[in-house]
Amino acid sequence: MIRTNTAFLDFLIKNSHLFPADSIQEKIVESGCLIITERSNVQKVSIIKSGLAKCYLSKDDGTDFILEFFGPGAVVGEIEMLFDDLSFAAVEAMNTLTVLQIPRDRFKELLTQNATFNSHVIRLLASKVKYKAIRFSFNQTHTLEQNLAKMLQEMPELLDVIAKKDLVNYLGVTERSLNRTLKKLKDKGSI
Amino acid sequence: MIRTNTAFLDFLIKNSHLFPADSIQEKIVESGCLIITERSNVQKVSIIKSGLAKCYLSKDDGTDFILEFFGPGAVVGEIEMLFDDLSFAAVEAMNTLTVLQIPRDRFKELLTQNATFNSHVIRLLASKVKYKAIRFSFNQTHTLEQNLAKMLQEMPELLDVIAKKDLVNYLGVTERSLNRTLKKLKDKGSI
DNA sequence: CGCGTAATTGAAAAGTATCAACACTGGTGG
DNA sequence: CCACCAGTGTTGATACTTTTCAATTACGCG
Repeated sequence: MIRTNTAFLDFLIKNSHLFPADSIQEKIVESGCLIITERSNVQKVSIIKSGLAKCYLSKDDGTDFILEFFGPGAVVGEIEMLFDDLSFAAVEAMNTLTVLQIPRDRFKELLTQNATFNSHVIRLLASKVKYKAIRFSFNQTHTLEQNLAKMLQEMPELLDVIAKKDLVNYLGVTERSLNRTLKKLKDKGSI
Repeated sequence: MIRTNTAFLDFLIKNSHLFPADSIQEKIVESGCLIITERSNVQKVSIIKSGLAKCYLSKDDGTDFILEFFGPGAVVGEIEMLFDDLSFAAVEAMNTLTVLQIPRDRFKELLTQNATFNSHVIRLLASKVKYKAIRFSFNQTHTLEQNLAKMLQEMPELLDVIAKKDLVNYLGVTERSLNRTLKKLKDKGSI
């Protein structure tokens, strides 16, 4: 459930010659800070080198719906950049992050000039489509209990890594429901 | 809610020189036939020229979850092809379809050799990501009544175009709930 | 120890699923 | 022409799940 992409990260690190003179920058982002804000211009594509971030859409009522959790190698801002459009989601550091940032123009340049880079970006987009399709399908067609059980099975340390509030926004339920279901799973002994 | 992409369709039609000797084929697909079946090898990328199709994931219990409705210009099979992986969803004609089909090898060739083609594919993937994110976020965080009201507002002829069974699988609810909510909307006069 | 804040729980209301009963439709055969 | 039937679509009743919101408990800290 935490999206990573070490292949792309490795590629960037091993091909530093593609980024002369500050065309890639390493940056520290403190927990709680936004890498991308909603409905803003995105000037840089960011790749998470270490740490954990959440990507979310704000709802009218002030609460958020978390689309994905991003770990090492995850790329953010590329969609907005490809459309020359305002961002449609926000990305926020959940702990201290190190990110690599590529300015919009250099990113576009590389996309047309470097075949490997291009192919990485295409596969990364395709993987986002596929992952989203599978995840949302499962989410919508299973009960909270089934969803939680699956997540805990794949990632037993889930509750230590991700705050309940975030989990709730990721699953699209209320905190009350999460608590009740967690208790039920405990009673059943599956947790 | 019906995904289209006339820009890409136009591009293909206007650039027929890119497809010599049967490297693109027009095909008629009868209603109910599958363009892509689940967990199969995808050998061709298909672009819908006319008609309507649904893309879905089958659940364990035999029911489906519809990810998208595809109209003219929609591209299917490109994700599987990019990964050299089995298909993760099925695509089925909802009425008689005409599709353009590009064999896997030619598609990959064009991706590396034709910059415009490449850029179309990238933007098409990016748009799938963005669309899915926004749709699922809304779906999960609103009631059926809100979802239906929004869909009917955007597309008043909805119920004539899409069968209730499909609508139900798209929204991830039961037919009973759809009926009740439709009636409620009628009583309210919003439909 | 007491206070403020955050996290958890209980109870009632709202939303949705399940399943069976009922209605509608278009044949088919008497 | 009508009674019957099968298939399909709709509704009612009930159970279950989730939300809402207030009450309670737990926790950190002066």
